[in-house]
Amino acid sequence: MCGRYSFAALAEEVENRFHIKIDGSTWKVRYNCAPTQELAVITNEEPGKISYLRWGLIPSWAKDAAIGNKLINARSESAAEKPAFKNSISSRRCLVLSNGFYEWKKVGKIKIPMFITLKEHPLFAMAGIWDRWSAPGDINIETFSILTMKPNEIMSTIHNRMPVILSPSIERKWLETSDPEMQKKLCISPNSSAMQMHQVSTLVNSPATDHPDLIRPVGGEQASLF
DNA sequence: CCAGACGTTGTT
DNA sequence: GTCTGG
DNA sequence: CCAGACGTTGTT
DNA sequence: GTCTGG
Repeated sequence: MCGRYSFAALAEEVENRFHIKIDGSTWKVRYNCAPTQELAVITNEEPGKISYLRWGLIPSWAKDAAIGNKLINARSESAAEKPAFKNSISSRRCLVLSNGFYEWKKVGKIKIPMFITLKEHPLFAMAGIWDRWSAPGDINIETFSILTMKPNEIMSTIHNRMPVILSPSIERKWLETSDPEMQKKLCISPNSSAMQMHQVSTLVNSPATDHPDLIRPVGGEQASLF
């Protein structure tokens, strides 16, 4: 699964990497992107810029926004058939921008946060879908969900799902294709050999923290010295 | 027909 | 235990 | 994902 | 909105 990630980069790097224009005055580096927050994505509707959408998809027909708390992920294998996701995947897709994501590895009763990155790509995009919900009072809320898939070998050592990470060459296609078969073909896992992970501090557990230290490697043994 | 759900993950 | 909020 | 709350009435 | 269950 993917329930927390980082998007730490310079605005200029993001502009060059994703071929977009950024208003630098609003740029924020983020190390602890969490559900319900407004986070940076590129939508099919406005692919030339960053849009800030709330993480946790609220379907357009929802009566209660609370459903969004549960819909932070969508299974890539079945999203096209699910009432909550089918409209979104067919007409509203997005790129969820990241430099790495967190997964908690269970060891007995304790959970150890790990940070996963791509060796060759300091920045990448996860496959996302989004929707627009009219809140009472004529306010539109735009929300998104991150697609998941079966883990590759390295990810299976800590979890039984992983986010869909798009290779740079198919990012544009993900935004453009409404064909379900094509979409499934785009959801390919990067090779284990292209990924790396390391243990990080449990400071990341609290969504209120946001600091470069969150993605810094820590040693399991070292931590216990203090 | 109407009512009610609509989801994922992980754990058992 | 389960839901909400970040 | 994890952390933190989980309730009501009436009064300030 | 659309599907499932009764």
